[in-house]
Amino acid sequence: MTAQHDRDVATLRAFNRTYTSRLGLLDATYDGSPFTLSEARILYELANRTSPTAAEIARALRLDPAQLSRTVKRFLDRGLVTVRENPAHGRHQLLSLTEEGRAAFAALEASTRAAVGTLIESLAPFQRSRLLSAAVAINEVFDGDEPTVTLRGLRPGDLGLVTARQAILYSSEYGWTGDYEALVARILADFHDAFDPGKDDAWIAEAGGRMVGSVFLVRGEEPGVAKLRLLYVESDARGMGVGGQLVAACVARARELGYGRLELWTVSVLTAACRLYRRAGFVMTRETPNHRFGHDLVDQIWSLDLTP
Amino acid sequence: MTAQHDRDVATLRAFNRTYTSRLGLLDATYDGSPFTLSEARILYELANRTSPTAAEIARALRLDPAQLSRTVKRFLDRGLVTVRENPAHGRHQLLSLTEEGRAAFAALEASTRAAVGTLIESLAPFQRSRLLSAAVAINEVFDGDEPTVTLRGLRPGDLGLVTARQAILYSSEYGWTGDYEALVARILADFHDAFDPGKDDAWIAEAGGRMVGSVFLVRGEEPGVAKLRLLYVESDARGMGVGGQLVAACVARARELGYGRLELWTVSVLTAACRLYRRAGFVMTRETPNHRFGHDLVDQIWSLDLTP
DNA sequence: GGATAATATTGACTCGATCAACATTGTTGA
DNA sequence: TCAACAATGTTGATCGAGTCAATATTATCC
Repeated sequence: MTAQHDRDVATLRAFNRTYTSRLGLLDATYDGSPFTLSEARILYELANRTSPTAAEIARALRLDPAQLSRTVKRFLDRGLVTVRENPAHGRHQLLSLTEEGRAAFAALEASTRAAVGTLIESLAPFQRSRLLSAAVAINEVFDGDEPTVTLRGLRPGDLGLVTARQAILYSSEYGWTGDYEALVARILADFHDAFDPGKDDAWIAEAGGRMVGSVFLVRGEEPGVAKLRLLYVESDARGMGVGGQLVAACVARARELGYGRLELWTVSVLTAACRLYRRAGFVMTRETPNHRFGHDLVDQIWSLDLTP
Repeated sequence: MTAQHDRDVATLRAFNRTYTSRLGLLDATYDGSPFTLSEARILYELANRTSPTAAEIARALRLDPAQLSRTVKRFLDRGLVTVRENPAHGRHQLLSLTEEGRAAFAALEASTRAAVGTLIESLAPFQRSRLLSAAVAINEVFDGDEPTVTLRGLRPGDLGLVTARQAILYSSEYGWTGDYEALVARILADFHDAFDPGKDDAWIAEAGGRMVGSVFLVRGEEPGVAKLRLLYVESDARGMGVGGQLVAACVARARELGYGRLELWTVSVLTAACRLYRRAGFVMTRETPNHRFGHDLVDQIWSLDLTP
């Protein structure tokens, strides 16, 4: 815990140092620009808002009103902005770019884009895709909304990814052997090959562009009985309601497809999953000790009556 | 291409703006710090180098020598550093922290770490892990060495991840259906269940902490004949020699295990792979048209004689 | 031994960052 | 309605950041 925390802090600080020395100058201060970084940021806000007040921009950029006042004055002297009073609010001064201001902004944008483009193209494809997906992630962490969980159907790669994530999860948390991974792979291959849209279904839970959970609805051997299989939730996505949403989707669809009962197999150590099943109305119907995946486990069968 | 490029530029610029306004102040400028960000960076370099010269630090931080000279003078006034001449080089002035300087640095480090720690702990686990892996990626892109390709054996999750990556690769590049994914899942489940360390093997190629390719060595039906299976290389890792290394490892191991011949199945559209096989000495022995994965393909069998 | 390069300092100037003081305008509540 | 309060905006003051030019000193390369 604390060792991991220290490593995380060191990682983030190293990132910060790298960024400060190599990328901080990236935005908008190409050589020969008539604008400083701060001026460029203010210009950006002026161009991307409709008649903002100075205070509005100061809040957005976390700048001192004093500094902004002086920068705006310089922009006025350079003929880049105009100021007019808000008729509805005499104290507010509405700022807007002049024609010259818009032209200067367009020139700045063009050369900034070119500079960033040059940087991107100087990277090998491998490094480029790493940088870009990292940039997206950081943007969403700090600038995005709360990550919302969405459910979707299967896409290419999902069978494998579900296999991989479950194998990693249960191997690291419970020490299960590779037998489990092979079992999941086979279950999913069978699921695909025998797929019947009138009887089977699957859901992938996503948050922040990443898979964070899954569940599969599969017809059972007996008619009228479906199975809920391979429910899992990423450990860092717990507490976001992922499991509940997945179980609910699966139960609703089973009912919709006319099944009379929904069954599932699990093992007793997966206590979080058991809680979910109980909350969804499942009842444990059978328990049998078993040796699987390198451990002594207690298999459990849970069942949910779907008849009205 | 250009649309993608424009999106990439926009992504990176958005990241830069986010960073400037939310994270830029993160390192070392907690409220009440006796050091500015620039001073803190210089102090860091002073503490982490042995008797540096001012010029050395200026180069590392890309600072103006003039600015550094004045900062060092302030540090001298505050009793944080001492200067002594380099006996071997009269023009060089060796800088080092005094006891007070080291104490000030330690205090600064402690509060910076605490500030970063607070930031990290304010994030939900999901966001935290996203941020940290993104930070690692960006560090390695800009600060790391050239990403080197390493081969390793199988770990939990690899069977699934190989399935997923191949499915995504061939579905996006050639439009293959999910049948291919199910086939790979089944092949890998079989591989695991029938694994014999004296006859089978597998390699995962990694670069930058990510899987970038794989290959499997599997015993064939006839004795003395092995199969090379499921070779793939990530599209953004091409040109790094991944495929060549994987094929070489597989061929060498097949020879080591006493196989007399190595065979492989592929399809003609995978031209990059075919080039690799030809370069490794494989010869195409049979070609048969076939309809698989939603497309008309030409199956190919390639063979490599391993007898001396 | 003289040209050249690297190191370090100083002057000059502008902008960034912050704090305090203050004027102006709109809103709130007794 | 009027005083208290909050928000907006400006100005002064001060220090550091960043940049450029000029200069002194020392080592190194032909």
